[in-house]
Amino acid sequence: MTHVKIARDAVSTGRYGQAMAETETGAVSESRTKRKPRAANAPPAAGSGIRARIAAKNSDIVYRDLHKAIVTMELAPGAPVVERKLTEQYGVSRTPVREAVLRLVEDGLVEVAPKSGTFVARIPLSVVREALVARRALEEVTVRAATELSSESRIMQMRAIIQQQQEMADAGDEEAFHQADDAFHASIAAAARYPGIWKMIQQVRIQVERYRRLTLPQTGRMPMVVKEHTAVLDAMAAGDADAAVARMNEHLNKLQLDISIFRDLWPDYFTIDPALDEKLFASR
Amino acid sequence: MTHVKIARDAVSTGRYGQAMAETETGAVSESRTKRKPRAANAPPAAGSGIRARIAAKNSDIVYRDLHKAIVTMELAPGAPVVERKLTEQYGVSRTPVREAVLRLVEDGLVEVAPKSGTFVARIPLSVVREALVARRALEEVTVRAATELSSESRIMQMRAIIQQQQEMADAGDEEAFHQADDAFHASIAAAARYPGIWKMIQQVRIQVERYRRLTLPQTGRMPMVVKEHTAVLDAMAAGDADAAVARMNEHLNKLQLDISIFRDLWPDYFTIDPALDEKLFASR
DNA sequence: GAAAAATAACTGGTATACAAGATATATTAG
DNA sequence: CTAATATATCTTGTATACCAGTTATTTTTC
Repeated sequence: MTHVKIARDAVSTGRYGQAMAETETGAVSESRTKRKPRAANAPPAAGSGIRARIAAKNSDIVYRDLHKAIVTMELAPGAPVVERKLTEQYGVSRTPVREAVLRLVEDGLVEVAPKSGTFVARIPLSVVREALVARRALEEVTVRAATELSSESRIMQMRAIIQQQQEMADAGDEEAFHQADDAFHASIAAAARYPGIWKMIQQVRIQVERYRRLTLPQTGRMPMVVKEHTAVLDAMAAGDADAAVARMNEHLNKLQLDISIFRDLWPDYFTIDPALDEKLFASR
Repeated sequence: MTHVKIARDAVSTGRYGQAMAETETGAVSESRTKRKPRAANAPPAAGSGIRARIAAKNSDIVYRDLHKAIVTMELAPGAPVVERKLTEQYGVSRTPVREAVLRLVEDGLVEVAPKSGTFVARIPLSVVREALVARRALEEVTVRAATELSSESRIMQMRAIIQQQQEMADAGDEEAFHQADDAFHASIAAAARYPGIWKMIQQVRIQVERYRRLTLPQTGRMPMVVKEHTAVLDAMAAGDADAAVARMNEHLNKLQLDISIFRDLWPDYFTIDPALDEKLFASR
């Protein structure tokens, strides 16, 4: 977690204009011009699907930063997340900090105990198990659609990604390797034209990511990953959707859930599977 | 949307105790007892996976209410969602209202135009299309696992649900019918012991739900649904996972995306597919 | 009259103050 | 010394006020 204060104008925390007090305290409203209130806002036009991402809100910055810190295990599971401290670190007020924390709650990355404290969520092994299943299911339909839709240029682009990944593996750059891995799967999703499903895959990956960070460094299987990716791509290039799906499944199945990690390594980072409560399946 | 003000104690909006002003204004801090600050909070114990849902926060109430209103099309796509108005309707301040709105943004149900306005999100047909694919993929793995794990009692329970659904169909109670439909799929997820995947399925359903609400009333296919559910359950009871998956797919494929709705019926409720931007597949 | 500039009144984003519950520490009782 | 009680001080939840844009309307200009 970087201690970078969010840059703002110098007088951001200064006193606001107190000179203009006593304006519109109700009694003076008589002398106001009687302009009609503007009509109801016209909603954005039907075609304007493009959301202007001009200004990154402060809460976005805090969110992204915290998100990264948690996923990279820089903030360990169980670590306290105190709003006031973040307020100081980022130089913003509690409001944007709180928004960021609430989004992380939605992501399942932090848990709040009302009036008590907020903590980085531990990793429920059951969630990891389900996430692996869900990801396999989603990547399956994605790679199938991608095989049918991918152009020659797309295939070439993916070959380049794999090549880069090979180079990163040779260089032993774990972080860059993982980034290229991400790019490969993203490229498949792009070929399939499934931006929404890709978003879901990413969301699911996050649940596994922290588990992976703890387990993968032990087993240097980077070269294997490159081979598996190549197998997937070859099947795609050959237009064999079934084979591509099979190769992808083989690839994803390498990430197996090893329960022993719970009792052997970092028991404090995980939670055992909670009792399967029927209430979990209730509707909203 | 119900205009129910959130019940609180009578003096909720009254002035808070002003009598105790001038306490700890900094100068008096000298006379305070010099107790050491308490140590860092101990995070909840590893086994305490049970989150106490004792107090439903005000923001939760607003969120649930708005969520329902949007999904049921009571609040039409494009309708303005003004924080200040909600403040009055629910009798709470902007803070919890804002939290609720932000959660809805996360769900993709509302969109905010900074400093301009917040609106119920239109339904991108591309999202509906993807949601159908994703749901099929997730329900597939779920029904497969459920077939292998379901007990006799579970099967009986599901038969009861189908029976109830039949009765609701006969009575023509659309709402109750849909609720039973939900219960059927939830029961499958419970049998599969996939609470997380079930959550994902629900999330994906929401994206289709508004579309469904507009199209289903025209086609009275309630009896068909009951038949399809029965076919799925029969396969499950026979322990034939492949057949169960096939029946489920046939069932879900009935919900087809009809583009004509866009140009014919409520063009203002939908948005055409946005240009597939490669940026959509970027990592965080 | 039509086009351009000014402006009032809306919007969401942020900062801050207070309320209310939870918890570790200090105090007291035995 | 141990156990029960008290309390200071932490925490998040909520209310409110101000900041900073956006937009419909009015006013001005030609």
